[in-house]
Amino acid sequence: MRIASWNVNSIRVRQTHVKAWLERVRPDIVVLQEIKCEAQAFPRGVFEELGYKSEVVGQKAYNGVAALSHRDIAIHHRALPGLAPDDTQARYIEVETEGLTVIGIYLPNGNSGGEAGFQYKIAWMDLLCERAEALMREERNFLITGDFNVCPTEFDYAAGALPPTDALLRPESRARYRRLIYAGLTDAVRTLHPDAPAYTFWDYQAGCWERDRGLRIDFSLLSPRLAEKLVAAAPDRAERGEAQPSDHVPVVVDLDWARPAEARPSEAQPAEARPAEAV
DNA sequence: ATGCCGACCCGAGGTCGA
Repeated sequence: MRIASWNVNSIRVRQTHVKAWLERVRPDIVVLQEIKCEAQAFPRGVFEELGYKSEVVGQKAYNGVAALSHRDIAIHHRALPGLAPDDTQARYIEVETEGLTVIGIYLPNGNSGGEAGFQYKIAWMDLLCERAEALMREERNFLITGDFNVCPTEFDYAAGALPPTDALLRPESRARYRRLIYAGLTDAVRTLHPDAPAYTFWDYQAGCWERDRGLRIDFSLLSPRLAEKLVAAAPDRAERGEAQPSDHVPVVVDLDWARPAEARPSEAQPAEARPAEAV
């Protein structure tokens, strides 16, 4: 089973990129972040043509997340459990498909809005930890994947790519990321690639891509039984070199996990359809 | 030291992102 996450920075601008990428990589499940549109503007038809059903948690202009799957999707949560009911930021989608619980997140950046903006991020992370711990207690097979807006360690960003006081580096942010790991989740990419930076984001500005001044801020965190089935995991760096790219690249995880035969892509896949070594 | 770029809003230039 192949599961992917991608912050596309506007699905309307990026829909041809996503379509071509789906045809090449053929993931079974994809979560998208920063679609930046309301649900009715999401280009569902483009993905239906490729055999993907979609669930969308939309918002005008900002944020917005979605899930695509070959198989039927049951949507369980459209917002992070525990958030204030009047919180309208579209940052969380929790679905069940292919026998798994898949959580797609667009975690608040925390650099805007002053200290209140940062505290919103921290409160959001506390609730995410509580959600993860609840699913662990239920012994569910789940993964949390998406844009976490945290660099967990000094190895996860290029020197000079962020100011030292950035919200992505602050100890409060990192401590809550570690709480997810302590809860029992496995960082799929870092587990398989301990010595590669494996960046997932390069700023549009200042030639960051050309100089490889990137950040690793998009993750796929696996519950214990899924971690045992981990086969491959990597960011798909090639997407950042495309014309008019998103500033993030997809993160792709392969699990040796049973799924219905009719959902399986064709047996003969071209070599470029295996992005797992493209760290 | 600051801005660089790009997307959103809309129809200018401010805001946000990371």
